[in-house]
Amino acid sequence: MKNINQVYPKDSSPCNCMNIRRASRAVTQFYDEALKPSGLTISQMGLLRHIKVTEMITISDLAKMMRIDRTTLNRNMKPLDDAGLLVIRSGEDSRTRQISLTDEGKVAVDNAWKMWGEAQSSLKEYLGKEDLGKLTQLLAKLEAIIP
Amino acid sequence: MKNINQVYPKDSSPCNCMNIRRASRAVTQFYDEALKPSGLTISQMGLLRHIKVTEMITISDLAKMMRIDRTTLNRNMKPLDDAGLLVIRSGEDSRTRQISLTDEGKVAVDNAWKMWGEAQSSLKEYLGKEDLGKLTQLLAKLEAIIP
DNA sequence: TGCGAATGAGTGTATATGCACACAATAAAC
DNA sequence: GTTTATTGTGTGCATATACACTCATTCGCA
Repeated sequence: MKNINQVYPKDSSPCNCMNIRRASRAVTQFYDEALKPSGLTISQMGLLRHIKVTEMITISDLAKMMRIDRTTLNRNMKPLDDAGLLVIRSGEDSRTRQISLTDEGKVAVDNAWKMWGEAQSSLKEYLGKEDLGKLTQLLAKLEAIIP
Repeated sequence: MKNINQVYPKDSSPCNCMNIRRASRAVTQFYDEALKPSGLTISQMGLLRHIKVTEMITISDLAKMMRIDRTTLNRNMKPLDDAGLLVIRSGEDSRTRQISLTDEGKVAVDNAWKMWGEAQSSLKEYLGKEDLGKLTQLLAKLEAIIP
C-alpha cells in the first residue's frame, strides 16, 4: 500500500498536521498496549498522575497545566470518578471543584506506572537518546504555536 | 501555571506520549483555526484529499494508507457523506465499497486547500526549515513503532 | 452595599478514535 | 462442488476532544 506522500502531486507537500496526528495515534496505541494489564489508558494514567502530584487542584488549573480543554478534562474524569479512583469536592470558593485521588486511585497509578516505565524505556531505546531529546524539544515548541 | 514537567519528582521523566498528544492537539487547533472559513476540519480535509488523489479506493485500503482504524474512517466519512462531499458505492466485489468525491467535494477540497497552504507555510516559518525536516523524519519513525 | 464584570463549572452538540463482535461474500481446500 | 477460511464491512460501546452556551458565584468598584 502506497503512502499518501508518494501519491501527492509534486507541487504540494505532505500535511504536517496529519503527520503529527498519525504519529500521535501510533504512540498512543503503543503506550495503551503496554498499559493494558493496568486497565488504564495512557490518557487516564496521565490525568491521574497530574492529580497525584498536585493534590487538591481545581479543574480549570488542572486543564491549564495539562493544556487540554477544560470541558474535555471534565468529561475525561467521568470514568475515573465512576471507578472510584478520584474524588471531586467543592472548594472554599464554591464555584471551584477540588480534585484528588482516592487510595484506590493512588494504587492504580502506582501499578500502571511500572508498565508505563517499560513503554517509556522502550521508546527511548527505539529512538535513541539524541533523537528523543530533539523530539521533546520540537514537540514543546509545537505546543507553543497556540497561546 | 506550572508545567507538569516542573512538578514531577526528580526520579521520573515526562511522558513522551503525553508530550506528543499535547503537541498534536495544539497543531490540530492551529490548522483547524486556519481552515475555519472552509467549514472543514484538518482531519476532514485530509480525508477528502486522500480520496481525491486515489479515486475509487476501498475503505480498508484507504484506512491502511491513512494508517487509521478502518472503523474510525468509516465513521469519519459520515458527516462528509451527509454533506454530499463524497459518495460510497458497492464495488464489483460486493463486500467492498468504492469511495469517491462528488463535484461539490472537489470544490470543497480546493477551497480548503488554499487556507491549508497558509497554515502549512506558517508552521514552516515558525519551526524553520531544518527543524521541520527533522520533525518530519522523527514523526515518520514514531509512526513505525507499531506495525 | 449594590451592581456590573469576571471567573469557574457544567451541558448540548458534534466529531475523532479504536476495540470487540457480527455478518455477508469471496477465496481456498478437499 | 461443498465445506472452511479469509476478507471487507458495519455496529455497539466506550473514551477523547473542543466549541458554544448557560448558570452560579465571586470580585471590583462606585
